[in-house]
Amino acid sequence: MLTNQAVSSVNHLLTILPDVDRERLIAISEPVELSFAEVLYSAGDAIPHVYFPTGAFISLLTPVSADTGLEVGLVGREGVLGVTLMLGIAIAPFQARVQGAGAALRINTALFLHELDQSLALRQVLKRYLYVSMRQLAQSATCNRFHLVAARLARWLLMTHDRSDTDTFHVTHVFLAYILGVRRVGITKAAHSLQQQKLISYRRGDITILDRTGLKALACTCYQIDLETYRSNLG
Amino acid sequence: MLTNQAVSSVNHLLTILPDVDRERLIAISEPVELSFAEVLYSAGDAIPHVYFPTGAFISLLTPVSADTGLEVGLVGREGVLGVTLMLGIAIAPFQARVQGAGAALRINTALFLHELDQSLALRQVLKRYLYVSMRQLAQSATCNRFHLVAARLARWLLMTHDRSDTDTFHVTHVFLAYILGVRRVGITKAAHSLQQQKLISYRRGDITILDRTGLKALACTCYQIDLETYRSNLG
DNA sequence: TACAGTCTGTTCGCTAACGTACAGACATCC
DNA sequence: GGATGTCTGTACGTTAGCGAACAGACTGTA
Repeated sequence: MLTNQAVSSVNHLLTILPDVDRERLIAISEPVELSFAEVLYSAGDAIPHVYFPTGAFISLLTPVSADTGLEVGLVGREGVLGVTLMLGIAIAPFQARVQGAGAALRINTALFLHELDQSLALRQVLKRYLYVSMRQLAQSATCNRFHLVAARLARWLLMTHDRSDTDTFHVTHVFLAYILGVRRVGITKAAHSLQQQKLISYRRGDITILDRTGLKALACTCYQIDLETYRSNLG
Repeated sequence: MLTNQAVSSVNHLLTILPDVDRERLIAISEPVELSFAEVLYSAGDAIPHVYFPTGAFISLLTPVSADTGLEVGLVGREGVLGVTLMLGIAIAPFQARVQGAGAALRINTALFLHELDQSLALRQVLKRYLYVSMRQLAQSATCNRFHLVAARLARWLLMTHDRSDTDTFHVTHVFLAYILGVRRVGITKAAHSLQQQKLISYRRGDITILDRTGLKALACTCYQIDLETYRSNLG
């Protein structure tokens, strides 16, 4: 229990809950370690658990074909996976794939729904998170439409870095291509360019952030807009 | 009141409410006529009213710059404008612009929130609608990323036709370009092609649907996917 | 009837991204 | 130590869409 409380302080949604509500939620949760590339569920599946990441982060993906897809959301310690349960629908709208291995608090769906019933504060926080998610979804839609691969890549690296404990994380060009919905070659070129500018370095799937400020300058404004949306609703 | 009941039967969300709940909602609503191009509110504005369109339909837009933007949603008699009030946030996430003139039931925000408190059935229906909206938002994101202008145009025409009383509606190439986030010339070419295939005809801002089946064949699958998402949750 | 405004058609060169294919570098496992 | 698989680099021609500019057609008002 003490360890649970320790890690819970790292999920921002939990930290902004009143103590009573947070402790009740933690009491029904179990700490788990999520491993890289683990698929927690696919679009259309029942949602068996809700996850509050504390160290891990999770990609929300819409598969298009076998080797094409698109990331429509990213959930780390600023958020929660399975928030659509709030809407009374236990069917996952997207595939959830662990993109950064690490810890999370896991809660059984039935227990979570029961707790949701009890806790007004929890409902309020998750409603706000859902609102933020919607706005960020719309932001992604415009980003996909208007911005160049290099800018979108820089944005994704920043978003991921924000949710990561370390400056290095594992992701190959192939998977980045899937996430951004472009060719692998497009990623290789963009990444190469970022590396030459000393903003990142990478080697066989391990990317290291060298210069956040430089990345921000190169990323599209969507990054800052998303941050501001989050801050003004859940800050 | 009798007229209100008559028109309300044309908004699908209202029709699937239990009689009691629907009548209470109608009692606090007022019928209004929305006129073409009217901006009901902009992103960041307070939401003064909720609208259940019965004949009108409304574009949800994210402005990017003065003459660029992107449609992220379309609300007609299958839906409701202002559903994010469900989430306890009275700030509009998008601009709402009347795209098809016509009737709607308008409800004052405070009255609506009070009624939401009273009616479990209303909450359930709107939760489902919110879930559908999220999935459709994500679908738009992938559509923007992968599909060609002609296919996206065909999809938009079908979606609009579904929400319209007539086969002809008013929209210029300039505005279609704004909606789809492309150049005006891109629309002119795509529309020209659809016209040559006798799927539509148009003249100075008035577009007429001639062949729905042909349009469906040309539109991307996003159209069918959206329909199926709606049907399986609110059908 | 002339004029101003709006809407559509067409043209120009340009570029980001596409699909495909192959080569080299590195890692792992027998 | 050789073989196999994975990851990154590079090259090819192709294309959808871009920005900008201008012409013609229609509409409503003076």
